[in-house]
Amino acid sequence: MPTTGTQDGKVFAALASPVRREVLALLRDTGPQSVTALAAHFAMARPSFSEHLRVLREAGLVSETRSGRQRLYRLEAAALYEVQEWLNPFERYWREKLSNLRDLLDTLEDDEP
Amino acid sequence: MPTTGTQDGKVFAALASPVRREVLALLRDTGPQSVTALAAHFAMARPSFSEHLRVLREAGLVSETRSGRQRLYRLEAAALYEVQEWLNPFERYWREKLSNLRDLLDTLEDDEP
DNA sequence: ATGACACGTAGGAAATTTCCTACGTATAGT
DNA sequence: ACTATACGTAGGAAATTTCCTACGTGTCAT
Repeated sequence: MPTTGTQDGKVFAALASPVRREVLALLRDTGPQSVTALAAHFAMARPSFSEHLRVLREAGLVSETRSGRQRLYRLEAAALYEVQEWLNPFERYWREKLSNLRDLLDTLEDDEP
Repeated sequence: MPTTGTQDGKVFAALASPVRREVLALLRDTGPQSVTALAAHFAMARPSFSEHLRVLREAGLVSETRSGRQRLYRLEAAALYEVQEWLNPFERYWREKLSNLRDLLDTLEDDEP
């Protein structure tokens, strides 16, 4: 059952860039934004920034709606579900690891002053 | 509080490649494996595959232990916790989206034959 | 010691990504 | 109509990634 977006791993590729991850966080925290408003957070020529938006768009992570002469970008969080789904089967393994660590810390607390 | 691994976004960059995501899934499902055993799943020269392992290693996603003339690679799932942490603040947004979709489907079920 | 096996490293070609400076298009305001 | 604003596209340089073919190192088996 396809979640909605592009079935391949474009989402993972899109998340590889710190800039693009930050854009998603901005859209999450402040709602839909124009390109100029978003670009203001990054030291980068605007066309370069537009390219990042294109990658996010093609991954289904954002959508654009035109409003007058500006385009509002909106977070499409559903596309992130692909990542969560991929991550899920790993959860029990890092949980083991973390609880092992906690046990170790508890042991140290008890044995050493 | 650093989780353990490399603080920057190397984990995200490592996950950008389908090959590397598959390696992690293999290690998760079948336990620690030698390089040759892992490489058998991919149509790629072995040195190329070694490079992928290096990226995973430097991201803290796998560890290697030498055993005789082979090296066993092991999943270090704790490094994936960085991804889960990044993902968490987005969860409520895709949940909204998915439940909106469910509401819509329910509505259609009720109204249309 | 000698040969086979399991790997990594070196060096490089080809593709991709990331960034830039023009330049083009569409809308808004005068 | 004319200008300014908001963006994208074109084309290209530089860096990075991805893959290759040698080749080197350490380990095991004889």
